Amino acid sequence: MTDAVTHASAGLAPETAARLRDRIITGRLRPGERLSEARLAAEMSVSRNTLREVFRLLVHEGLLTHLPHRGVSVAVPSMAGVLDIYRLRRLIEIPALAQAWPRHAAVARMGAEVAQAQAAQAAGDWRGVGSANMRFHAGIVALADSPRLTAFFAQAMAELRLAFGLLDDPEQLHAPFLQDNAAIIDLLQAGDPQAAAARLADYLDRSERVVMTAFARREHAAGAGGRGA
Amino acid sequence: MTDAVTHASAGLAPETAARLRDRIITGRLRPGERLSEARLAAEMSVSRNTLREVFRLLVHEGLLTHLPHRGVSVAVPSMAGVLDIYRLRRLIEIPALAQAWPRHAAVARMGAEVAQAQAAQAAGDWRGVGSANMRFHAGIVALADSPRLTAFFAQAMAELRLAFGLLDDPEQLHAPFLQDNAAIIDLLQAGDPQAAAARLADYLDRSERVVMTAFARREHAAGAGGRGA
DNA sequence: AGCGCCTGATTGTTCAACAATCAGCCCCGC
DNA sequence: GCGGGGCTGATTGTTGAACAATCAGGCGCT
Repeated sequence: MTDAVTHASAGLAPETAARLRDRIITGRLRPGERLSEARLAAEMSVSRNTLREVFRLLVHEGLLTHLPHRGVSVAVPSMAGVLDIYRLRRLIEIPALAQAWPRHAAVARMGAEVAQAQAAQAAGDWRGVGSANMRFHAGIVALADSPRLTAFFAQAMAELRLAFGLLDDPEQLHAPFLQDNAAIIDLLQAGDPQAAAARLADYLDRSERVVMTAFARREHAAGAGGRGA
Repeated sequence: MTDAVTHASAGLAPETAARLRDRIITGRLRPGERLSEARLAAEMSVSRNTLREVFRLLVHEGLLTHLPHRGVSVAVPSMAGVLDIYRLRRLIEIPALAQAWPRHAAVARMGAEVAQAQAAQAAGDWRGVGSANMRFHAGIVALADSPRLTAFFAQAMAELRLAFGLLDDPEQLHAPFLQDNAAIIDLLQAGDPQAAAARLADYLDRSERVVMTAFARREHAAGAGGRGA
């Protein structure tokens, strides 16, 4: 499992995009940081042209922002953006879950994700908990059986994760919500999607409040020099 | 109003993308047609590199498909794709309309689009009717006040329009639905978003049926040599 | 007739160059 | 002393050409 060149059967640009995406999500590249084409191209051992292609990809995913003639920088999550994404999540996840077929194939995957999240929690791997949680909610969207919606949602969640990366305390962020996921699965398998959807709505409200609170606190203390992680 | 170089303040690649998008939507480039990089680059007077950037954009929008080492072609709309998009429309448009604030700024825009569509209908400009209709439904989505959702929906509608382009009879496609739009506006302004949403749901069912019927007929007659338009 | 190889064409990637634009700075005039 | 104009250096935007990798189709060989 070397970090370099896992296996680039999909072409160099997508692989480089994945590497850069990882750097952004793990926080090695900080929001607002400017990305010089020449420097980064040399550092990642790809040509400037290929890197530009990568940039287009990640800009479209919302992880980078592009200003004409001023280059690209890592997107800085805004409170407006976080609010927008939670509005999205309500609009998409709740109906998807409410009208779900309880024996849908995605339900099994969601159960697996809950187990994986619990395992990661036991191992103290908070990043893993977050990943599993996101895949769980991607599973909810998959219940709607729309490839386009699934792709779009994954993109929005990646952007949300960017905001998570800004916050300090990943444990407090994800831990209280693991039981919600388990409860949602139970209600769904019990044949009561409406109750599951209600529980999901409640989860979204609480999750949003936690994130927004932490976000506002951080934004308030922005000039105080307290840098996260 | 020259077709060439409206004003390229946004850079050459986005402008070229717009030109190519227009060629696709208007049907000058037929679905399935292969797009040679070198030939098209010369024809549009841009470099191969820039054209590649354009390709990435339109591939992500769903208007082009890319096969490794075999180049890009105009996407061929599938029945599965059309079904997916209508599933999307139900999932997005109906809740957006149902929980709409009747005095939302987008309502005025929607009214204007209805008027514009009627004007285009009177002028026999069926492409204009289609465009206005799409902007009308984009307005419905705008009621949800989510920039991300709005962008995503616009993309899906562009893809749907690709499927419309395959069908022969644009009049039959859009004409019967103009009154639906007007009724939706009326119900919304009368303060009854629920009724408006119900009407929208009905519209979506009928619209989908018309499109799918025409689509199936065309697909059935594919080998018969009857080419459309 | 069936199979593999070779050839031509197209795509994928890189490199180097030039034009256009931006940010910061100095110099000049008031 | 202070503000404005223009210059300078750096970065991005775009182009063209080159080379490697891959695919499609035809050819000859067995």
